[in-house]
Amino acid sequence: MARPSRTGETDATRVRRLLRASLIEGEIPPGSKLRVQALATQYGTGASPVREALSSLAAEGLVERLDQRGFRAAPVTLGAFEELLRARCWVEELVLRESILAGGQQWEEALVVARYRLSRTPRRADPSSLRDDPAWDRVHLEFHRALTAACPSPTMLGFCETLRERASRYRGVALTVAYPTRDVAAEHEAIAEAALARQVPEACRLLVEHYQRTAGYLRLALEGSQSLTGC
Amino acid sequence: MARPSRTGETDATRVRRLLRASLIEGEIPPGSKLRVQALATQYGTGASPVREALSSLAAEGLVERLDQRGFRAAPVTLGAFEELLRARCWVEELVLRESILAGGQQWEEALVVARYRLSRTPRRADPSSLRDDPAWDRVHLEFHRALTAACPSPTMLGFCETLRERASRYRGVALTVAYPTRDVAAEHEAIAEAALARQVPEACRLLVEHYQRTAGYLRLALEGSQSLTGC
DNA sequence: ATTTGCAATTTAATCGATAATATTTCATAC
DNA sequence: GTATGAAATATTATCGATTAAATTGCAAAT
Repeated sequence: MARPSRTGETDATRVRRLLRASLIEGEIPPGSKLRVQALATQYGTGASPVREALSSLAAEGLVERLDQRGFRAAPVTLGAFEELLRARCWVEELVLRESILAGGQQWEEALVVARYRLSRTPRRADPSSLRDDPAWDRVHLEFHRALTAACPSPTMLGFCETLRERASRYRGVALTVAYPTRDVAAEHEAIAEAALARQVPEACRLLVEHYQRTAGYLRLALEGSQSLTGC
Repeated sequence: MARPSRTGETDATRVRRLLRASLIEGEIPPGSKLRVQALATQYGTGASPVREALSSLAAEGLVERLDQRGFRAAPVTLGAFEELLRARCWVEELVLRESILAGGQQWEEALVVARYRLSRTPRRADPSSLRDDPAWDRVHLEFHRALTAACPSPTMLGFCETLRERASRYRGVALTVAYPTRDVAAEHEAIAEAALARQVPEACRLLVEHYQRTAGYLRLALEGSQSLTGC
């Protein structure tokens, strides 16, 4: 039965999209088992679309497939996190460089807008919450995308996006500690400033430091919480 | 019916593996339609495993999914080729650098072996053939892997592998012209020499030139053959 | 000759059922 | 109390059939 959602989107594609978001956002914790029947019921469809979605997410690395034993959300480990961070710094540095070199007026203006929006959005709606406001998450993501958007290689930008998604799965795990005081807004400002001034080495240095600082806190939280095995 | 291949490999996984090889090798030409029923018959299984395999290859970029219109082998275009080449040069340069910096004795020795094997394998068994000998393809692949193997980032190495696979899909399209005389063996020798001598800039320069030279011929062939649309 | 409309055919997407496998439960022995 | 193993249960992987959509073929009209 090709039961169309009227939008042309198939069940498999829809489930893939929703599952993907749940995994990236951390709503589905790393390492947890993904039972086909349960997901089918949850998303109001059958086993086939769910299996297609899971297969596709497995190819992407968000899900692990164990032949004959089903699927589970890809587990996270401290080692994988360190490795991911290193790869991210290398790639983001490269992509930022090429973006600055290739960026024209359109890129500059989009970056200015993204920076402005980020500066105007409070990080936490409720200051007592440990979790960032979804609206801030969005503009923050858009800011980082705007920085590298002019890199003339969709392949590299796609790889960046993949790494970003993988990294975001670690955030939920690390919610156990309050982050030390740190002026993230000023870091973003400085990066944007250097990028707009076309100061390649300075911008790259600041960006990498920005990532490593964030990662440093995350690392502490991960080590403390011991919630990394996902088992 | 969980009909196991006794090896623990599921039908979906097996079909994925075989399809993947066919796509990379160029046996299935880019752009061609992939009909689920036909593939199911060909691989002696049902629609579900085939759809899972296709979904997973779509996530990887080897297959394109058009909702409600099935799957097709990802098409190739001259523009995508140029872009791929650029991304490849950037990433391979980075990975080679880190490999040289991190490589120990084991890496050196494996590289020496790979270089030796490549030097002893004739590129074409039958000199009249335009196609490279599969045995040469293998040792050539292993040589390039050995160069970068010591890079301490599985993520980056995996990305290299993905780009390599995408690139190899272009070779089959470009079989219409004979390559001009060129001493590929000497190029490989020089790269290995520089890498073993830990001359990072020199090795990277030679590797990138190696890719761009190969790509140059491929580009000519692609422009000439006009077989790029895949339609 | 090209375009338009409609029926026939093909193909895609999904469901429900089923067989094989993995996992859990629980009684029994040590 | 823990270990063992067999039955009970749950889950995975797959098939065959079914429905909806896309494509094709073909005739009539412009």
